[in-house]
Amino acid sequence: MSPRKSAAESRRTRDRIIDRSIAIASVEGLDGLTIGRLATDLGMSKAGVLGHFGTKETLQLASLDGASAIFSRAVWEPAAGTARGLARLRAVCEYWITYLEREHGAFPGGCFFTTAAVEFDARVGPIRDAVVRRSLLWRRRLANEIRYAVNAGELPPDTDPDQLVFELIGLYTGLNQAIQLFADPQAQDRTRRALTRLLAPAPEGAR
Amino acid sequence: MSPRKSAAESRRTRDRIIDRSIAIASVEGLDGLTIGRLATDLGMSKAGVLGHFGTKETLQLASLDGASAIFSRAVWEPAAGTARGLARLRAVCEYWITYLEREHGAFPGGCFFTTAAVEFDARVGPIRDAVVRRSLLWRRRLANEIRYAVNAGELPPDTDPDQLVFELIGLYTGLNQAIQLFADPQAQDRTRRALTRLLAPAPEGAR
DNA sequence: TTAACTTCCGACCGATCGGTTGCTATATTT
DNA sequence: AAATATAGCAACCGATCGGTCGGAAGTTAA
Repeated sequence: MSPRKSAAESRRTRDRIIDRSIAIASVEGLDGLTIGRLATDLGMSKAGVLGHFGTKETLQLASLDGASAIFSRAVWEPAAGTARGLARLRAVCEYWITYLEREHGAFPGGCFFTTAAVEFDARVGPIRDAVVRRSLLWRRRLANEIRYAVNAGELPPDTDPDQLVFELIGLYTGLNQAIQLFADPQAQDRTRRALTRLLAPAPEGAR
Repeated sequence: MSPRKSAAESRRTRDRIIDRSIAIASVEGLDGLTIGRLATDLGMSKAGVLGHFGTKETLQLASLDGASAIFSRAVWEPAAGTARGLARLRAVCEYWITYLEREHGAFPGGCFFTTAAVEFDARVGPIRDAVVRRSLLWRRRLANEIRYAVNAGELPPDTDPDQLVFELIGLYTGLNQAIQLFADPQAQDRTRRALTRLLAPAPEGAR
């Protein structure tokens, strides 16, 4: 009807597109996301949507970026104020649970990255690469925090950071499944129970 | 070209379709599976493929059934000969690792059910229902075996079977990701390390 | 006040989607 | 041998896919 086009307006439109794109993709997958559906949802034309990105793939990558920011804001940043080491690790894990919750969670269709990772884990291309990069970044952040906690004597000195990261990732993937597939109300508690074992403090007298 | 049509021949064709369908869906997802691609791969016409099932959804459900049989044959049946309880549980877990392996695993694109579960965990409909049913069945089987092991005194008496199932599912989802997304050669060992803790026998003197 | 640029739309493109129809060739039943 | 049933094909259906194009409306820079 009436094209609006100040620079600020344009950026707001772009953000609206990405927000909606993330919401759709968290349910239908990044591939199930279609330009037509997006345009209808936003009351725009397909050309208007695509004009901001040029290509569906670019839009998908931008959505990944956007989802990344949401994850960071929901899980990492709130814990940044907590003291480094085990305390921050525990805070991160608690925010991570909230982030995955069905009602108050960040995404309507469950963790965006779990969906994207499974969707693209057997394909090749830039999207898979981007997913891998993001995942590795997160794993590295976790491992760093764990290493710090070990060095501070808060976790047992024989802790293998990568092993712990491996088990944490699995735990939270399982939590996501329990919430999304079974709507299991106990899932959060089960996760916390597993965490108390995984993040058990080192016995007194270490270091 | 030349229609073949004995009853046995027809069933073999149906099986061929399902086999290929499973292979495709394990990579592209059950939704990414298309009749046209399937027909091309099999050297058939779309109508010839669809004639066996009537509907894409029916084909998807049949593929789920087929994948279920493969899983059972790869993970459950080989362990059926082992003594019930902890021994069988450990056997199942070992076969489960093999089943997920990149080279010798059952599916080219990683665990069919992990893919399907994540793909449909935020949707409604018969496919989601079928996935949920299969998953619950597997969880129940595992829980039963755990319960048996607890009653036999092989696992600590305070073991919560559902909690252990929860952690096992997470562990193997993580293993699938580590294999598919990162091709991590240590993933199997990490899984076994986690298992030795999760399936640690009860201390002597229990029961 | 222009001139250049940008946002967005409507219309359109070839390709592909799931699915239908009419038919032929073969198997099976009678 | 005749009648019936079925597997599979070619051709086609409307819908939708990602994407292109030219122009209209509006902003920004000169």
